[in-house]
Amino acid sequence: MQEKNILDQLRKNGYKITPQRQEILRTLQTDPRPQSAEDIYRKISAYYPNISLDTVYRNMAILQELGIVSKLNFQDGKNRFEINHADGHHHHHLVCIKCGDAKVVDLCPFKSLDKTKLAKEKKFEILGHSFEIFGHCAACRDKLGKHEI
Amino acid sequence: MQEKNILDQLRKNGYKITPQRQEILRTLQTDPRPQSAEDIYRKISAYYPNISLDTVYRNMAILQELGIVSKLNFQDGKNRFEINHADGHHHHHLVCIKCGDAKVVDLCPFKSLDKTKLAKEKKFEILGHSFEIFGHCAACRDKLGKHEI
DNA sequence: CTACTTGCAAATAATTTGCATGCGA
DNA sequence: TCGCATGCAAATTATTTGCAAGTAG
Repeated sequence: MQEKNILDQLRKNGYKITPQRQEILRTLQTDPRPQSAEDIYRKISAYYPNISLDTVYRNMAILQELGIVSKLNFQDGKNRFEINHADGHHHHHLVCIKCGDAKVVDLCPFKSLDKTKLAKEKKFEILGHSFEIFGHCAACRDKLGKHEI
Repeated sequence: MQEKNILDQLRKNGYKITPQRQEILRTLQTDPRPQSAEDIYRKISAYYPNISLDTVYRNMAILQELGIVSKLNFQDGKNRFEINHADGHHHHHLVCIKCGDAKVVDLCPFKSLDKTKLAKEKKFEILGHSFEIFGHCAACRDKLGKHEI
């Protein structure tokens, strides 16, 4: 998903290219890690004051609708967003349930599934999927061993 | 995960067998579909007045901690719970993003992954995973075709 | 008895929405 | 100009927590 394509896609769908929207996209492109609405809002606020958290939320909804970003759920009460690749290639994450850190796993177990067969069998139009692996990262595992229960 | 084992497991961990707790377990066992805390609360309230939503939440946390239930996220803002099988066998879901209905898919793409290798490579202790397939169920697909945008 | 539990009410936290104004195309 | 966008503030929703009273073991 390149800069240019995204803007065109927005225009094509009747959305305008506002500075806020551009900053949000830039933030998503600059940092490939999954970011919460709050994260995005805070980063942009640091240098660009004319943005509100509401705007971030509203834009994430639009971007997700257009398939420009993916919404991820790390089970900690807040959603995170990540920009999609233009070629459809995507990865998943190893999410630490202690510190929230997410490591990329460059594979997708969904790929090996026979989607067509499944869709037909279950009479279901498959549009997307979520897959996260939960556990402890090395740092938190060490900490747990030393201090906790 | 059978009735008896669950109660023993609770006792073993210092938890008491309260009527509320038993009703929650009964509700989870009676209806195998993923249910929200509110769903569980409402069902029990219908015939057993001495239960509060707080109690349901508190118990779901405990049951999840003990591995008796799984917490599922259907991207609609509320978590759902499902009782686990004793043999560790589990399934995933085709979740309709229109009506929220969840169809069981009796397979797990996570099984084919080399967890040991992945854990070693990423220095990560794998504890669990989430996997949901999103899309439209037959009913909603029809409705969409007829009435929507 | 006594520690775990519960119900109630109040507090959080994330996300959403109404509305008047602002601005991109 | 005109309709999409934004900021602000208020509202909503799911979930959590403090506390005093209740109860299982």
